[in-house]
Amino acid sequence: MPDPDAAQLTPPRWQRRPEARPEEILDAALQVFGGSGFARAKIDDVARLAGVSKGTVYLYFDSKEALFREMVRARIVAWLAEAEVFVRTYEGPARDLLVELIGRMYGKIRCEQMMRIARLVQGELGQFPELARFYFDEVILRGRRLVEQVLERGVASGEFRPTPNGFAARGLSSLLVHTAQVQCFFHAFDPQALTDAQALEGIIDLYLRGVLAPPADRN
Amino acid sequence: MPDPDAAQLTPPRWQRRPEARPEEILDAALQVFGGSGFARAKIDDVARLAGVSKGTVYLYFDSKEALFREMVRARIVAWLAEAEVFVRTYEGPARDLLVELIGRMYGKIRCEQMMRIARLVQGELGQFPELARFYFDEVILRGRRLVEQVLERGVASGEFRPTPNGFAARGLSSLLVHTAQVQCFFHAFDPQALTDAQALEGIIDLYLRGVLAPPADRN
DNA sequence: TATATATTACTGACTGGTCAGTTAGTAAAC
DNA sequence: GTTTACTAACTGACCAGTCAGTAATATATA
Repeated sequence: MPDPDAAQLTPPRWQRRPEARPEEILDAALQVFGGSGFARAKIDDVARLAGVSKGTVYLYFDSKEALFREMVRARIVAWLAEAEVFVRTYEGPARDLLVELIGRMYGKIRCEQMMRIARLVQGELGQFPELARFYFDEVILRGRRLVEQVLERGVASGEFRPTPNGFAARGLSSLLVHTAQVQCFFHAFDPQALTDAQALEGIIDLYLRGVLAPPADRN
Repeated sequence: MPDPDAAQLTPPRWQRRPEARPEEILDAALQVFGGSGFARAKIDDVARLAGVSKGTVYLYFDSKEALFREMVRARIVAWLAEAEVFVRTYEGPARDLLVELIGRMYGKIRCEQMMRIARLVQGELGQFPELARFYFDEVILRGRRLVEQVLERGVASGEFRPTPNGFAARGLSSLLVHTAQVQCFFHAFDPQALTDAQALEGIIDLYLRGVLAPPADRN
């Protein structure tokens, strides 16, 4: 015979929190997908990490694939907007803006979370063509445009030289993303591993030399 | 009642070719793993593509994981040796050597096969730590050393400048690999897509500017 | 040369475990 | 008392890995 007083003292076995669930599930999904890749990840694990049962996940997301898509969408789109505002409102020499932007971008993508998403998307590109399109439009192209704006300002002011085929913007993304990946995933193996600060210094040094106008051309 | 003449004419349903099987299975494995990723790939598909039954795959490889490892090993290691010989035997200015090496490296990694392996390894890094170590030692580090040799020759001859923390070698790998990845996986989406020749030109232009010694310092 | 015997490369049906997605029922909240 | 967020047990499909059997080849024998 259950004790009514005891029942009063013990908290309910679970609570109804329909507003908070989706976010919590997305967080858990990032962890689990990021750790195991899409195919290996189990919805059960996502559910447990989010503190709900598997059925609940399916209350808020239609399928494993939908959950994956939403997760990438939700986690990536936000932070690019920040950088765009920063570039739009910056006043000062293009060179300083570029250095500052490189530092910020590296800091953002270098973190474990962002690297996990990048790896994940890379790995699943073949299976989800629409995700590939989304990633290209919302991440790669948007990032490239951001850099292009800065470079154009520098070219206009005579600080930077124009590069053939406008390759410079693509080049910076490559330097940043791939360097961050190596730093993130292989740092432990590397006998001559660099610190992140050193890597960043290297990127800035190499890239500035690559795009700065030769001294003779400067105003 | 079977006709003995007919039996003579029809080829056997299968042949015993124990020497050729492993290679054929590895080829098929590259196709299938490369297309679907490790977890999604089915041994049955590998077998069918190799023209054998699933049981045969397990005659030659212990497990799905072993097959995956062997496949990466067999397909990657070979081609780095080539480039090493090229650098060792080249005579002439370091600048020309660098340009030539960049062209060759880009050509190698740009092909579909190599990109698939790279993507695959990237995606499975988390699950196979020993594969990560192997990939770092045999691909990343070896590639970096190769570039380092060229850069050192150029610095010694006064053609190149030294870069902080020796970052330049890492930078080239990043430029090459990530540019190739974008070209390979997102080319179709890109409204301003570059040809591979243009991309290569961009890499060479940007990188040379980055590492060439300033005119005043040259001998 | 023809035939019997031994060897082994290979097949394909089967098993056991895993997991995405479902649903009937429970309990929290209003 | 009613609504609905949530649970947990269930189902069906899928697939890595196994193994008993088969057919191709090599070798021995007549």
